[in-house]
Amino acid sequence: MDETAPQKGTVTQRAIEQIKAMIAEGRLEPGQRLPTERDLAVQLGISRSSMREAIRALTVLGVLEARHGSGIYVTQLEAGDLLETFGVVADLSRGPRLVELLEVRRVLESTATALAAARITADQLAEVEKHLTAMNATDDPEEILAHDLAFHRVIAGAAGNDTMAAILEGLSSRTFRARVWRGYEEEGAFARTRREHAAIHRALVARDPEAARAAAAAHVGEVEQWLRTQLGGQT
Amino acid sequence: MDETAPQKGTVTQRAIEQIKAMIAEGRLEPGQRLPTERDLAVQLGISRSSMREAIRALTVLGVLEARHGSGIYVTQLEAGDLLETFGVVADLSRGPRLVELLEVRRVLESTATALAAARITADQLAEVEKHLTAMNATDDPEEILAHDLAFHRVIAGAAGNDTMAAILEGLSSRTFRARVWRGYEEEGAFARTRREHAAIHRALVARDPEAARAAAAAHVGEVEQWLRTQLGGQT
DNA sequence: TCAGCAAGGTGGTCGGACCACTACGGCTCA
DNA sequence: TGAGCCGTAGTGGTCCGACCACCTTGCTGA
Repeated sequence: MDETAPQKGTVTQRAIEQIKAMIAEGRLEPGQRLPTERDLAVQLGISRSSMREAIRALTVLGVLEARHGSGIYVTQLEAGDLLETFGVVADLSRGPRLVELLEVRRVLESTATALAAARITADQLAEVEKHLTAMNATDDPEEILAHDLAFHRVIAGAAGNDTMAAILEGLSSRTFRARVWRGYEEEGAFARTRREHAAIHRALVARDPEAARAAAAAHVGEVEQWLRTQLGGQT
Repeated sequence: MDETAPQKGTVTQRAIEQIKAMIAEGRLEPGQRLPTERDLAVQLGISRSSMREAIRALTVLGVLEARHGSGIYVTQLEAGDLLETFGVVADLSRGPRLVELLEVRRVLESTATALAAARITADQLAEVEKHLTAMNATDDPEEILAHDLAFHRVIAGAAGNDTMAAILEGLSSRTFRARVWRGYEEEGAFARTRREHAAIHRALVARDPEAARAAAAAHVGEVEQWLRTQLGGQT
């Protein structure tokens, strides 16, 4: 009947688009289980191998989730699911693009911090303080980094924009931060970092969005500028 | 020798990580050609099927590129390559997350427009004008949308941050814009949109970053607010 | 000299087989 | 009667081998 498929692109690519379309059109709900690989392959008229490649593709994109022995399910399609791949960008970027990524982070982080200043709850604020004190109480770089990440994660979460938080999560992925900070902190930037974190915290307590925005921008900007000089050596 | 692999996770997942690591460590340069699927499978000690799934995964992530009959190549690993998946997020998002995405776009677009005001060249400015006039010269929604997209694309490109431009590209993907704007423009928002675009253009000509920032933020904010009311019906 | 052709190599697809794991039901035993 | 064990059917995960579609290369022949 409708077998006039013009056969554009590869079979697998077509299967990817079809499943994606099914989800976009609402024919597949978040959390819903899909037919088996074998059935899906028959339905779309392709081999199981090709269907598996399509499923793999949608799996790495965070759209599908395959559970061994159970079945294939649509994820909740939340920001975290779909933006997990963002970390790959950060991990594979080098040189000038690291600066660009930090610039993006500066813009988003400052906005998120400003939003958080207006919206953060007492509980969230307490958690921010917990990580702040824990960060200042140790000299282990690993531990500092972990609390540093958590510090910003809580703030991003308090901003109330899950999508923004998920992007920031990717821009702060462990390997990314570790690569950049390795050199930065070696220059004795610990003290400066602590001051900056304290300033961010003060602005949150004061519920002052503009101060929070400025503090966060300065915080990321410091690293950004340092990295800029590391790369170019220009003025 | 080192065959003590603890066999964590699936075979395919391991292969993905290994190839990714090879690129991150610089053992594979951008543009370089990889061994054949068959050879790679042998090297990593897995079947060709599993290797193909791994390659497919890295292909959708924009890390690898398979050319039929020629071979598998590492992409240039530029922002555009790696952030292409960002469009998927926009296409599969609904309801509240659409607002979140527009909020992110508002923040980035306003920043990019401000940067562009300071850096845009005469040629780029001419192109902006071209799309602006073309946009105002037609009533075909399709054509308007196309020039609208191009308008912002040129500006984002002039900002000098390819990463930011690539993210904005994803946040403005054709299907995304089409979905949101379908309703928005039906309410006779064409005139308003034209005024806003004109304001952005004026700020660029005046090379006034703050005005450009404000104009861009207002432009996206309009759509954002409209969408907010469409969803919640709240005040 | 160069256009055209032929062969080899490469990714793309297919089908089938088997393995590893999960979920579910019936069975056993207290 | 109830809980726990266990087997089995079904699912995704892996492997193999074959063939197809396409590109590249180099040779052929005018």
